[in-house]
Amino acid sequence: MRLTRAGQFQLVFGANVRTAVGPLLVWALPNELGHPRLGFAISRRVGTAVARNRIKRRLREAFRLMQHDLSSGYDLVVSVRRHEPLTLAEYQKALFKAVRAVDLTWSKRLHRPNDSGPEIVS
RNA sequence: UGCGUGGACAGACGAUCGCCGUCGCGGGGUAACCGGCGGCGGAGGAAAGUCCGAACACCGCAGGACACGGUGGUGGGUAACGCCCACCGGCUCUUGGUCGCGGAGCUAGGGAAAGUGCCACAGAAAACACACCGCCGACCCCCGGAAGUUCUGUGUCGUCGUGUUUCUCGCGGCGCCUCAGCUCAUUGCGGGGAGGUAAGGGUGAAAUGGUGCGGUAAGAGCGCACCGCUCGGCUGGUGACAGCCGGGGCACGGCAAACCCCACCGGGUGCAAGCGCAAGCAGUCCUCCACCGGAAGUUCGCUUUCGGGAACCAUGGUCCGUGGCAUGAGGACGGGUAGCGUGCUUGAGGUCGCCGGCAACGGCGGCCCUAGACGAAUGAUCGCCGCCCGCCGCAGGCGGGAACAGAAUUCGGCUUAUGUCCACACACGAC
RNA sequence: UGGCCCGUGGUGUAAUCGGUAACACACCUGGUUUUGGUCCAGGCAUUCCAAGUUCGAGUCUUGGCGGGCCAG
Repeated sequence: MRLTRAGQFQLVFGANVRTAVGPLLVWALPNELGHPRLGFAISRRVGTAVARNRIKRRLREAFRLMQHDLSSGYDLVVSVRRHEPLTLAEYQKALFKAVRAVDLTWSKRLHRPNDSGPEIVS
């Protein structure tokens, strides 16, 4: 599932929960769909169109292979620093570590009643 | 092998899991819609750079002049082009050398007697052709002045005559020579001037046509031959231009990718153009019917309407021209939305055959349909085969590698990046 | 998608109309000083790259590369 609307991106960025793993920079926001959604924010500074497409495809493949293993529904936005494209397995490891990190952050946040946090979108 | 030209491909096949589009099937729901199965299609030769040209769309039809920008041999191709083809001119190369009407390569290649500007350093001089050095100084003027000429004198010698018988010696005439003086000069010579020259002057990227012979005081197209230049004519060619004939001794340095002149071309903005639907919001301020004429009404203040029209506004440089002038137009500020459809892929389209053309390309006929995404799809894994590299216990095995690069309205080019393969050409004549 | 601008030593800037690439700081070498600093002398450029025009290019023309900015 893809994030397609500017508003959805703005909500994820607005939640301001992010983590950096290797060359990846991942924002996350829980949703109530029961499955995760993915979006990319990869600027032209990362490389040529070929390099950007290669990175996006490998990340998308990594997401596809492990989307059912990810704990609950999150809207993810993945940004990337300039780097040589890694292998699929490396991206899978990095993405998994990033999702576990943001999951930890969100569970902490939601269990504190004072910190209401941003409302969850459906 | 190298260089050049032209062309082809962009690993192949299968399985599984996905993504985008489209078609079909059936399911749930009143509907909007939701999820499912199957078939088919899914990056490029450069999709890139955005350097040109167009299509298409809109902008108060786009007409003229100027400005601005672009192009620049000729002919053709094309929808068009700054692109392509052929040809012309120029330059370079062509086995050791020279030449050639042959071959190969390069060529932004209109105009320098329309005007302006620049040409550093060096060099006498850098654009008007003179000045300078040098050469000459024939003809003309001035100065010096030898040989020479005339005359006179002197001396020696020779010869003739004569005095003395002869020698010697003396006297006179003539000839030649020496020296001196004078005269005549200037034709040799030297110096100077007036003047004649542009042959020469180490430089420079470039120096007032080149080479040779004659000629001259020295020289010079001063004369001649050949080459070059230029003017005119004829012939060939659609043309750029070429060839031939004749005239002119020759006036014309280079740079226009310096300003410029000439010819031709160019309205502007760009698919986020534009059209439609849905949703949503909030409006405020400023400027503009001077004036003239006709008609109607009139409470005689004026109002309405028709036509013209200054200023103003628009026509995104300026002027003219054109258009607009009140339920309207233009401008400034503010508010809202950024969802969907369409444009959007059948097109100056590919491909095969025949015909026309040197070619670029065109005509006719048959066949084919070949991505349409929008926070933006075209992917991953495995097996096997093919290619390249390395290693090994070499009919094989193991490991690794496979370029440049990703559609965004669509075409035609150009340029740049880049892996592999194929075809053709790289030659000839004379001395 | 369209448009504009800029590339000169390590850094920041110059270079008139095309004629020897200049200045400051930094850095390096040597000297002065017991040493360091100061000071003195010297050095440090393929003008982003490649072609072209020209006798001659940082400057002019064309193509490329890199960087920055703007509009919807």
